[in-house]
Amino acid sequence: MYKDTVYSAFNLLMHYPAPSGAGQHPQPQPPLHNKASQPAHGVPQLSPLYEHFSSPHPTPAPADINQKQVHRPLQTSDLSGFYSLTSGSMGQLPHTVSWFTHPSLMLGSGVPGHPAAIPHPAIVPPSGKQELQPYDRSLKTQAESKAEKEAKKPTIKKPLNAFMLYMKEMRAKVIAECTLKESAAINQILGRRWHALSREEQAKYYELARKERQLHMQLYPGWSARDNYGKKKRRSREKHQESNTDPGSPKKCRARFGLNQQTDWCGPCR
DNA sequence: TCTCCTTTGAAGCAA
DNA sequence: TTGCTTCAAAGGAGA
Repeated sequence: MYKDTVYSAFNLLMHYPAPSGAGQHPQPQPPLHNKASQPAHGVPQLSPLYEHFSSPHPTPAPADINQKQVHRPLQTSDLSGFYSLTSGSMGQLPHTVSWFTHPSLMLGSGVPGHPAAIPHPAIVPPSGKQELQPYDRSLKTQAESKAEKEAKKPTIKKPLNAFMLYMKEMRAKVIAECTLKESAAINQILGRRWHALSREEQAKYYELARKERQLHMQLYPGWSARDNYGKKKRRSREKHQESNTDPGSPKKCRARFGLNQQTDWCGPCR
């Protein structure tokens, strides 16, 4: 049942029509600084990715899929070939990108009604780690148990946006180049590199992100971003107010000074 | 062990 | 409709 849903989602993505101007789905949102350079029709060019997806060769016939289902549990390797994007299909991307390297696109457990419980990295325990240890129910009240059960419910993560996909892709490269390990510093570099990308290059990631949202919607139809609201510990409001008076990042700074995204790094943040 | 940092984008929410 | 907030990833740093 779940696998059927997954396969349907995959098939949907494999055959999902390229954006066509009057699309029924939201188009990838190019960054503000790119809006001026949007083509008249407002839709990014069909990326090579689409050609890859629409290629008949990597697309398995549904019968094949079902056959695999019968004989053994689905494995990543069954499908990764179909979604592995070579540097050729991703233009300038330096190395192979597999959709299945991204958790939200991996098959997994935690889907109601799925008996086989194929691990799905998009679904994680609230702690972010696998919790296998049972707890002593006899010591808990019913209310506590219920609350605990609720708290232990696996969390379905948000689908990654274009920039997050880009970060996942490029992080290792930046780490190697800059011998940095601190994510905050790496992300700053990645943010600047993101702005330096051409519109076409960014469009690939917007397209990937759009597909990811589509797949996420197929896999978790009832899911909403509000489900995860408040699950992370929030920063204190004072912290936020403090950061508002001290723009420490281009985004905050741009927001504060009302700058266009194209302005990139403003004076105070440089 | 937990939270912050840091980025952009999507989505939620209050006014 | 607008503007603010939260959460996605990542891993080191500090409390």
